[in-house]
Amino acid sequence: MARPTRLTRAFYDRPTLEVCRDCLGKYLVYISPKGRLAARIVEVEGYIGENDPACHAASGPSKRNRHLYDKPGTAYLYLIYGSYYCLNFVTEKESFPAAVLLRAAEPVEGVEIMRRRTETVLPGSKLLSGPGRCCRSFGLTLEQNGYDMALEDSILYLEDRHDPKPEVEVSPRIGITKAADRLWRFYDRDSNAVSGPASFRRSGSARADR
DNA sequence: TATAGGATTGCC
DNA sequence: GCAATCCTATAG
Repeated sequence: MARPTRLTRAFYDRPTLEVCRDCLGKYLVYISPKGRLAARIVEVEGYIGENDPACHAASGPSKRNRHLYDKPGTAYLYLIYGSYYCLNFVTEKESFPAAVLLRAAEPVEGVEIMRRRTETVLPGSKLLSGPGRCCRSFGLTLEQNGYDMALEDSILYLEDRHDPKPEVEVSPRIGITKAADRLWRFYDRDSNAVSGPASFRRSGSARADR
């Protein structure tokens, strides 16, 4: 079996929707102060450029979104609703503001560390179900904002463990009001760690397809 | 300086 | 179903 390989800058330096699809089934690894954490990514969304009304760069550069304009492979984090952080992987060429939002993953290594960071009682499989939970369980904050994930010795990076490609489903992005028609959310059909109510998922939905 | 609102979560 | 919570962007 081939050993895991770190994803290099070339992985992020591509059209964002391609990166989105390819992120599914890859692993987020963080050599944290409390120990090594790893998780299999099962849900992401794309936010692409100043013409995407839902992208933080829709009104041009600002203090908050500045790292969206950094080189591909940069981590972009921000605070949402005064309570939670969200992690993005910056994509495409430098100065073009686009990123992949991490929405859900399956805990693989360091599950007890993740659990200790979480106040509410959650099933282990749901510790990373939601963008806020991903950052909380991993202990990621604005401290990691602007971090370069594509260096040889990065302590926060994506890894390919050469798993089989997951079955990918597509849907509108969650929680936004603008550009809600774009199908820029991607998730692993077979994972029970995908965020949101079951009605967001095609399979397992009690409602008939519209 | 004032204010509206958000790529969420968890409790009611 | 909705409040919590606080930073950011925008308006005055």
